[in-house]
Amino acid sequence: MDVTIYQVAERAGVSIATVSRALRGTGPVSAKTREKVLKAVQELRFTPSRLGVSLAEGRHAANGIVFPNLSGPYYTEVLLGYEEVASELGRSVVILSTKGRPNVREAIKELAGRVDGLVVFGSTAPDDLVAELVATGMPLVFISREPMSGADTLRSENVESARRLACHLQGHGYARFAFLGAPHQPGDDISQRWEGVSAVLKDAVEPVLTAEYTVDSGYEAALKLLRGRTRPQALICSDDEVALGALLAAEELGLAVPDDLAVTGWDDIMAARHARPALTTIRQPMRELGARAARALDELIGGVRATSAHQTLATELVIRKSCGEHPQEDPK
Amino acid sequence: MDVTIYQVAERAGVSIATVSRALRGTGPVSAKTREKVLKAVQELRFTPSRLGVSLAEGRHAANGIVFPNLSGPYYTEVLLGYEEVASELGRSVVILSTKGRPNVREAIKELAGRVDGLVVFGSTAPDDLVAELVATGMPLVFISREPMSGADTLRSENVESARRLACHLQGHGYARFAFLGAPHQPGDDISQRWEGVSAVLKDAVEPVLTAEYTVDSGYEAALKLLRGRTRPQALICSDDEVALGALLAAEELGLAVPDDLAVTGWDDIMAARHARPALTTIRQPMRELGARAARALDELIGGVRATSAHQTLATELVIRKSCGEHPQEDPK
DNA sequence: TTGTAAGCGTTATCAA
DNA sequence: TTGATAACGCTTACAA
Repeated sequence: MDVTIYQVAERAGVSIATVSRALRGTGPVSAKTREKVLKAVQELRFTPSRLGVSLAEGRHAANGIVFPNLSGPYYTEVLLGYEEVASELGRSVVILSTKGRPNVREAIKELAGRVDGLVVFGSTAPDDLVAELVATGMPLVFISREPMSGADTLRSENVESARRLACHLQGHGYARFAFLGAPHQPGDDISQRWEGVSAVLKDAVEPVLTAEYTVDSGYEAALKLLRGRTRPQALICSDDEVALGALLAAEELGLAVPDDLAVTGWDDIMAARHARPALTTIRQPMRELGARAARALDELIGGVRATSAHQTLATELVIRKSCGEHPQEDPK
Repeated sequence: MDVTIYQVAERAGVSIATVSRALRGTGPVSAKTREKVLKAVQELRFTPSRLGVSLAEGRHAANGIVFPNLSGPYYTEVLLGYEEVASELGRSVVILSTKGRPNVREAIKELAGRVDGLVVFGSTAPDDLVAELVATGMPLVFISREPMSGADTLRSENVESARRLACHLQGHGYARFAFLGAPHQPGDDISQRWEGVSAVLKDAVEPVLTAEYTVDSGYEAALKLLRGRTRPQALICSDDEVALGALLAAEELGLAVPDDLAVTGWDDIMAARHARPALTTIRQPMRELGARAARALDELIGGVRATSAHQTLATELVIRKSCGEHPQEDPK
């Protein structure tokens, strides 16, 4: 159906080898011959079949990325950075969302079969699958997973950021805290955030679980918590979406933020800036995470590096209104 | 490097044809033979090469999607719906973002070479490229582009929604309007929104251009506009991000929304709900758009349909606080 | 400078 | 029920 290299060769009156050479610039071709080939290519609107090229070259020229889901700004921002750099490097991006999928293992393996390397968010692949992938020699970059051998890992700093945030809140004079959106899985970002927060706040902070890390879950859990007997003075939320849910709950209960209750988030998604009060949060470089993942993967695929690398990116405490008054900011 | 069907065949003591049959269940295989084959497959950890399979089957089992950029919730929500359905249908998703890319044509063609069909956001592909793609017979679904033959199109309703919104604002008693984020391209969503709004509001509404449809652009343009001599009473923004920018500008100028100025958005992204005042907006079914695109594409690829289909999805006017007081809602 | 032919890893037809 | 073998569309030694 599609035009093949044979048809081009025939039309140009040369062999397919010559067509290939003329098109890729590999090997010598006389100006005259090149002319003929190019002409035939134009007339026939020939585009080499990706499948044929890949099979012969032994590479896909494509990267995969596996994330739990695409809803919420965090993963999409990372994806944005990833796609941008991957395409600069001449590689297509194949995506896979595991959320709500019955056969994650199969899906990840299937994906692995169509790409030269994979970026995987820590929470999406079970340990044994990870081991299996590593064993195949597939280039792998994990985001927000504990460093391991045989694959790169990459994440934003959490523990120290959490400490800074906790100290800042202590500076406001709060004494009773809750950490909304407590960790479910050891080793992930949330766990590290809790680790840092609880190291500073000790028994003054209580972990509170949410069903998921979403606005709705945050709302539900906050509602329940804030109706309770001993309301905390500050709510440290495990991410911005949970915090937005908490803000909604506070409003519904008639609690003024930050006067009656301080609230903080994590990530600095777009809505954090536009919420009222604007959310104090810890900004993590989401796009940069994606961009670096793409570059790391490229190195792995290219075989530039022998050993695996483990990067941690710096974050920034973004102080806005939701954590309390900052007199120095309002000189009036 | 990887295990091939030949090695499996050898180990099982059968031919590659038999291995293929045993694995795919096509053609008869004795129980005994199947046993042997499966055993060899297990031991060797054989997975059929995607490239080999695709080449032989003549299909990629993958879909592409082309969007202008991945920042901002609109495209990612559509992508979410698309990926979900595509993967249900057994197709991988290859993404391509055209933003900031020098060679869009090449990139789209390259993408077309790795997939069985393409979803394209209207604004990303120039007309002649579209014609070229259609000519190749590639299954194509356009989102928010004028209906055409040779491809499906799909979009959310705009004109009538815009009318409803304009009427609602008139009901508030406003008389001077601005449409912030005026259209740049004929035929796109923004153009249709402007069409509906201006049909109702006539000379009472003035179109105001923004550089892009982003928070920053909206902020810049709104700042300039609101500082002007004759400030409008209501700002109808072409999408939520522009509206969020306008909200920021109003705040900076000390204008109370909605008392001094009404503001509305479009799309109903997450931040619209959390902004204060919460944004009155028109919700469009972004995920559904993606989901339908995936299904339409699947029909096209499967050859189920002869003619091309053109769908328009219904929207919903979401009235919140930013457009003015609604006494009936606050019975107190 | 050009052509022949051997892969690359499958599927599927046709005999046996 | 099984096995040869011809596609599928390209790249790239190796010869000429």
